[in-house]
Amino acid sequence: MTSLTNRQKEIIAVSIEIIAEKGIQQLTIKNISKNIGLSEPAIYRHFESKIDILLTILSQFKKHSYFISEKIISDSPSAIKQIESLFINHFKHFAANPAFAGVVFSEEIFQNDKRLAEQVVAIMQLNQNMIKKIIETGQRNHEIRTDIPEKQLSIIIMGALRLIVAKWRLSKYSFDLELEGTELWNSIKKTIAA
Amino acid sequence: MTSLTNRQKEIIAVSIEIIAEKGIQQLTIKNISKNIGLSEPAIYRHFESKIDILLTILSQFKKHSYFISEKIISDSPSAIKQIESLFINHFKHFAANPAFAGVVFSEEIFQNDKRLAEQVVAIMQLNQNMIKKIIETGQRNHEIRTDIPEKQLSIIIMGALRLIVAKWRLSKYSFDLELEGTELWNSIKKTIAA
DNA sequence: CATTAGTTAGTGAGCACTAACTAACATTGA
DNA sequence: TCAATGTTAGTTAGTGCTCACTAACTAATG
Repeated sequence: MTSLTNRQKEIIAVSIEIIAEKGIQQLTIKNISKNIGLSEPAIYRHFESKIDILLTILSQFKKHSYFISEKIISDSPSAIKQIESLFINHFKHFAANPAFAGVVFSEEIFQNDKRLAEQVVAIMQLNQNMIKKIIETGQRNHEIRTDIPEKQLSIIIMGALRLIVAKWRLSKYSFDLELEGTELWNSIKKTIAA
Repeated sequence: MTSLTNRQKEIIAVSIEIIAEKGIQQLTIKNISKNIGLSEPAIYRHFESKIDILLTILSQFKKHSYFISEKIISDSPSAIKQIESLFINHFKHFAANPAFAGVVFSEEIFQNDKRLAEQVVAIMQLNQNMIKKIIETGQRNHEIRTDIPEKQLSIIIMGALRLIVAKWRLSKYSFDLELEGTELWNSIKKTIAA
C-alpha cells in the first residue's frame, strides 16, 4: 500500500464528494473527471480501474476506523466511556464525511466484486470486534451487565448506530446526527450498564 | 391497486427469486424474461416499466407487513409478547423470502427514483410506528421500562433486527436466521423489560 | 374481425475502458 | 552544453457491452 500522489488524492477526494452528494450510483469515471476538469482517460493514468478507486476509499475508511479506535481505547478510563467515545466519534466522522456513510451502507453494490465485498465485511467486523472486546473487559470489571453475552450486546449497539445513520441518510441529512446520536447513546448506556 | 393477472404474478415471483439469488443488481428485464421463457418485450405487455415491477414487489411487502402486524397485535396478550411475535415473524418471513431482505436493504438503488425511495421509507416507518405504538402501551402497563423514550427503544429493537438480517445476507444466508434471531430477541427482552 | 400475447429487430443512452497520439518535462551521453 | 531520448500526464476518438424500452409484425382466440 504505497502512498498516494496528489492527483490520486484529488481523485479520491472528488469521488467521496460525489458519493456524499449524489450517491454511489452517480460515481462514474465521467463524473469524476468532469468534477476535476480532466478527460475520462486521464483518470486511468492514476488508477487502474474504478474498483481500485473504491478499494482505496474503503481502505482509507478502514484505516481511519482503526486509528480512531486505538486512540479511544487507550484514552478512555472505563469500558462504558470507551464505547461512548467510539459511538460519538462515529457520528462525528459520518457528519463530517457523509460519503463514508454512503460507502459503508452500499453493501449491495459491492457484492458484484469479490474484493469490494470482502472489504465491506472486514470493516464491519473490525468495528464489531472492537466493541466486543471492550464489552468483555467491561463485563469482567462489572461495569457492564453479564446476563447478556457480549456478542448480542454488540449487535444491539452497532445495530442502533447503523439504523440511526441509515435514517439520517434516507432523510437527506435532515437532522443533527451528532445530537440525536448522543441522545440514543444515553439510552443505550442505561440498557447495558451493570 | 387492481389484482394481478397470472402472468403478472409469475413475473413478480421470478423477480423475487432473482433478487434473492443474485441481488437486485441482477434484476434486469432480460433476466426476468429468460427465467420465464419469454422475450424481453413480452414483459412490457404486463408491466409498463421496470419501476412498476419494483413498486409492485414493495407494495406486496408492505401489505404483508401490515397484515402480519395487525394479526399479531390482536392475538398476543401482552406488549412484550406482541413485539416478540413481530420480531420472530420478521425472521420467519425473511428466511422464507430472502428477496424481501434484499429489497428492503437496497435503499441506495431506490434513491434514483422518487416513488421507489418513498415506498422504502414508508415501509420502514410503518414497522417502526407499529413497534413504537406497542412500546407506548407496554410502558403504560409497566411491562416495559419507562426511563427510555419509546422512540429510542424502537431504534434499538429495529436496529438489532436489521443488523442481524444484514449480516445474514452478507454471509450468504450461512446461519439460521430464525434461531439466532430468537436468541437475540431473548437478550433484547431483558434490556427493555420494566 | 378485434383483441391479446407473443415475436424479431433495433434504438439510444450510459457505462468502463482502450488506442493512438502529443506537449512538456527529465535524463543522459558525446 | 545541448541535442537525443525517454517518461509523465494529458488529449480526441472510439469500442464493445448492457440496459430499458419501442416499432412493427403475427398467431391464436372468442
